[in-house]
Amino acid sequence: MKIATFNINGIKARMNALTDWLGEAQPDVALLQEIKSVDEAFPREHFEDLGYNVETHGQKSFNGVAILSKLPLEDVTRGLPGDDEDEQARWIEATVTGDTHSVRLCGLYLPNGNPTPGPKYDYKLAWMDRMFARAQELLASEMPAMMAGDYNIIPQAVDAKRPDAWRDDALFKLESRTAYRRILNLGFTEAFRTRNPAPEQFSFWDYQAGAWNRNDGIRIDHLLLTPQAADLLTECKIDAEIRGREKPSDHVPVWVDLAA
DNA sequence: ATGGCACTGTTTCAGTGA
Repeated sequence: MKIATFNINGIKARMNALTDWLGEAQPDVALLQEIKSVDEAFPREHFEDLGYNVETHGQKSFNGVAILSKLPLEDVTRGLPGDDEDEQARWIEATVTGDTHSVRLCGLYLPNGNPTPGPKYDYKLAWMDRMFARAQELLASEMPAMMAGDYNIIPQAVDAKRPDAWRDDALFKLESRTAYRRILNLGFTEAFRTRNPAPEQFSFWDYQAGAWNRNDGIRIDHLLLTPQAADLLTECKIDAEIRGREKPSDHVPVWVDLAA
């Protein structure tokens, strides 16, 4: 079962790039972030025609997450629990069932948090506290589960071309990385690093300053697996090449294959 | 990070992102 995460930076602007990639990569499930669309405006029929079931959790202009799945999507929930006042669309869950296992999938768009300090950074850290609580529940369920998406977290210096440039940024500040590590340390497996120890492997390159051409990137899109899901992990890769195409997102897909 | 870009909105620049 091939499951990908992809921050598309706007569904309207990414129709061609996303459609091309789906055709080539043939993921069973694609967790999308930054659809920047309300649910009613999401071009669901286009993806249904490609054989995908579509579930969205959108909002106007910003944020927004979605799941495309060739397998049926069951028990869909929207929103990260823990704050009824939170209007930002950043979390969606569903269960998919393969030949041998059911897997709970959480698609997430973790807040950027800049500038620091300030209310946006406070929101990021508070959001991560709520995510910690949901992560505990997933582990307690003892089922194969995954939290995947744009974490807006550079876990370690090796995950940036120029870590010094990010020292005081909300993506790399010690407080951010500590909050991420606290979730990981509950017992999750970060799929990419488990299988790819080499440096200079990134999932985001800024549109500015020729970042892609200089491989001046950061690795901020992650897939965290519960132990039961980690036992099924057979592969994890970054589809970096599509960053060099026409009208790309600034992120690229990261995917896992699970023997599920 | 000196700075360079891109997306949405009902636009003609501002807010946001990373």
